[in-house]
Amino acid sequence: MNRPSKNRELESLKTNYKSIADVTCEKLRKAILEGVFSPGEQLKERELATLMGVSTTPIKAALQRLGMEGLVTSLPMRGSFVAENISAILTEVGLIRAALEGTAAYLAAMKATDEEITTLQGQIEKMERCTADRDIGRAIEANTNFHEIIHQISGNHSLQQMTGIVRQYDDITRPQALSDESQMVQGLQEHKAIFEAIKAGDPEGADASMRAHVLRNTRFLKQQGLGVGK
Amino acid sequence: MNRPSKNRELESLKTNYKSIADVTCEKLRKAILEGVFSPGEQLKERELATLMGVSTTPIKAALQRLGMEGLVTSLPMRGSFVAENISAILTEVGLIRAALEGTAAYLAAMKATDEEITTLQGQIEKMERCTADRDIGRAIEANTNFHEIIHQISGNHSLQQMTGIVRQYDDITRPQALSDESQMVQGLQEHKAIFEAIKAGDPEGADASMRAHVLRNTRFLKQQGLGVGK
DNA sequence: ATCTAAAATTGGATGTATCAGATTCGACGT
DNA sequence: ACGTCGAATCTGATACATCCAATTTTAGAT
Repeated sequence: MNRPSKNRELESLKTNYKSIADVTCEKLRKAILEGVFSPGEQLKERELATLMGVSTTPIKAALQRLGMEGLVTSLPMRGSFVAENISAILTEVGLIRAALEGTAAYLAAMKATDEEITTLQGQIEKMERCTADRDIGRAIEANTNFHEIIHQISGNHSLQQMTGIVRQYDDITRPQALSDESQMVQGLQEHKAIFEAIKAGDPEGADASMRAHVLRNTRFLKQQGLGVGK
Repeated sequence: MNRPSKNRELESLKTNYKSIADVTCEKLRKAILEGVFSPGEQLKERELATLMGVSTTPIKAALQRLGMEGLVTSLPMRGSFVAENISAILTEVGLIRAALEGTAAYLAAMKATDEEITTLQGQIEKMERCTADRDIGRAIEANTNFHEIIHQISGNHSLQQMTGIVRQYDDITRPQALSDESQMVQGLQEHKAIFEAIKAGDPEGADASMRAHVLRNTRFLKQQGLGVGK
């Protein structure tokens, strides 16, 4: 295979391929967050494999990923265990996302070009229309795009990978986050503040606005009681 | 196997077991950072397996971890590729560490008990002695312990996991970071500032001090030219 | 009843064969 | 010479058997 010369070219080569390990990981994460497995419960590879109708190979890959997210604790030769406090995990993940997304906004404010700012402005306008139309589906998509573009502007590949780890939680919780109209409106205001800071070339402002946005969202979700026994 | 009731108990159960996958991952990371594999070069599982004398199973696990770190980009069915710009990766990882360690310091400042503060003070005193004695080996160990204790105080398990991902880079670069005596002294001053902020119960101060510390270190290492072709 | 050592069990780790997706190459028709 | 299509090849993904580490259970001695 010829060697792609840029990470961005690699990105463009990405297919929509979703492996059994990917699907398994998503199902396990969802099951843990929904309380199918209790806090502290042991997760045995062979048992999970039988339960999910796959071999232990994708189970191992899935547990490794969930381990990096903090949702599972694995000990060599001893087994994997569900985190003790799922609600706390969601709050922890919110803090991590705030830190990582804040860093992305900081970098974006430092290096955004006029063209990139125009693209971001387009997303803001899309979100304004979605909010006015109360179109939650499109709002979710525009919301995701807004955050994604900031990461692209930041140009920090490792940051994007790391944020991708915790983004799963965002994708799971975002529909609920936007189901409350006042939260939706507030989210839009916060996105505008982030955008203005990036446009103004204000890294500290962009960082602070993004963190405040993610943290407000995290508090709202905690208050809504997302997680075990939902 | 009886189910451990707390994550901390799980931590205490940890053995020193190091799997073939663990060793393989460390060797691969080191080889990439030292320029054995060129930026953009394709990493083929079967080839690496033969080269390293193992099966593809631990190679897969290693590539998955390196992928989460941003050091490798993997495409399903297409292969894995070394990141294009290793020097940039180290800088990126520094930014991520600053954000994550800053968050840990923030949380530690919010919740540290008198006993925990005393433990941290003990580490500061150890570092003072190491610096005075110019004992780099013990300084490295005390440095690692200082950061580790802050994470334990923060009580954020996911944050600890995520920081653990990027900590590999810190463990690789720290000897060089502390080889310069003025950097060692400066590092101690910065640790003192972090400690004072945690002791004072000043979350913002602890966050800012920690970030400044990690970022100063990142800039120094970049200036030293760590990475490809070293 | 208690202690110790060996055996059995549990559960993760690895090797290897095979499957599956994507790309490259060669044959054939125009 | 060029385009198309199928075969071959490349490379990751998965299934499954086996290995290995750690824990639990059992048997025997005291």
